[in-house]
Amino acid sequence: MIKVLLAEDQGMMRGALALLLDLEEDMQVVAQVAAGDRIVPAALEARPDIALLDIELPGRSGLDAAADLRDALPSCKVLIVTTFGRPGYLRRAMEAGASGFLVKDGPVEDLAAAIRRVLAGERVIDPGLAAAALSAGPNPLTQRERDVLTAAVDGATVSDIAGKLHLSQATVRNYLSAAIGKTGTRNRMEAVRAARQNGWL
Amino acid sequence: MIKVLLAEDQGMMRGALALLLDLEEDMQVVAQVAAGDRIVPAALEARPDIALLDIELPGRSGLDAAADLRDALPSCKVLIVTTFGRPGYLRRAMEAGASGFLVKDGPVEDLAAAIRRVLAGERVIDPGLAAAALSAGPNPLTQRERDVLTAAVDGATVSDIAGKLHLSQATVRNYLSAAIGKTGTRNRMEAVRAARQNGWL
DNA sequence: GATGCCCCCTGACAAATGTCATGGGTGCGG
DNA sequence: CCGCACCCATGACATTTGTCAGGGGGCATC
Repeated sequence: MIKVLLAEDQGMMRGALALLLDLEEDMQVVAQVAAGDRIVPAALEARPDIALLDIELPGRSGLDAAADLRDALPSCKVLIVTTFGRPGYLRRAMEAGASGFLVKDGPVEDLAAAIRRVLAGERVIDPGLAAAALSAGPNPLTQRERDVLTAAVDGATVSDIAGKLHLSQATVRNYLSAAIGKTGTRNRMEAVRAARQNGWL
Repeated sequence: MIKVLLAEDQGMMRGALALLLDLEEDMQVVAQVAAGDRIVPAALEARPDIALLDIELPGRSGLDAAADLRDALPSCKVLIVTTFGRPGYLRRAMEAGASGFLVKDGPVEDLAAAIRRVLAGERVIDPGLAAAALSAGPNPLTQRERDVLTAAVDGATVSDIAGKLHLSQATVRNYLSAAIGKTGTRNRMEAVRAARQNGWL
């Protein structure tokens, strides 16, 4: 019997997937969590064979949680299940030790199949996405550039960002300018979009 | 037997919900579509009793499709099922003649229950959301202000927007300024966020 | 120990953005 | 007919943003 942990913040999605997996003869959902920081505790409690993790979760990113889980419960495989097939996400997932990366676009049947393949020792990755991740190259942004961009996502002004990060305004503008340059965009807003698109934030 | 049409772009979600609803004794998913402009044709073909519509769909918004469906197949009830419980969405859904508005956050059990309540003639609406929709008031933005804001979402410059909408640059800036004023924000980016948050776009 | 990369800052300049006052044209309801 | 709201436009202004050319300090690597 395959014991599954399910981490997904959308209640309806979580419930539907749990129900669906429980229908499989050889699978059983032994834990369900809605927040990223509940993953490791729940896993230590329930000892699943595989963890299905969404990326964008409240509390802690599924990618960070995957790395935590790798340390806390190495026997547990990780399969990332996400809405967004962003190159940077895939890359980070692999670095965090995930065994598979599935986008929620595909048919549901893929899910159980992917679980079985992962448990059989395979790596499950969308081939098109893998190509995109390779062609996109690694994240070109430095830590500080990411900080500044993430602080700029919801329309904060330069002085807002400077205040939040305890930086000079001129410095903030320099980082923004660098990020704009590296993303090949024309302004802050496009840079934020491009960085998010690639999973660089 | 309740015949259900399911419109949802995310394959995994769509499949899982379909499977789940088919498990109900008295329900049957008679049509599944992934794009908004497929809703009416599929409904005319399959003659469902109720249509479950996501809002943010490729092709045509679920809200617009709800209005179309109202004309094309008045016997079919509409239940909006969406990720985003935005006040403006709820308001528009009601204006489009929807009988219910469900957010995907809640437990799956709510879904079948909501379907039955809608078919029994009830209106199904999250009470907290209804309150938010009322307190937020109606959309204060004019058509043109919406156009300009939507054209500005992904970082387009003033001249980009002016070109796309065939307007003078000064005019675009006036509309943007008006939108910023009405949303009580400080710049274009915040205005876009606020307008989206409220479902005004 | 030189090189390179990142961090943080300054100052100055050009361009884009946001605001305001002002105008004319349309269509709608009182 | 008048008021009102919306549409589109202009010009002028202050502010913000993006760019460029610097300089200093830390840390790792060759």
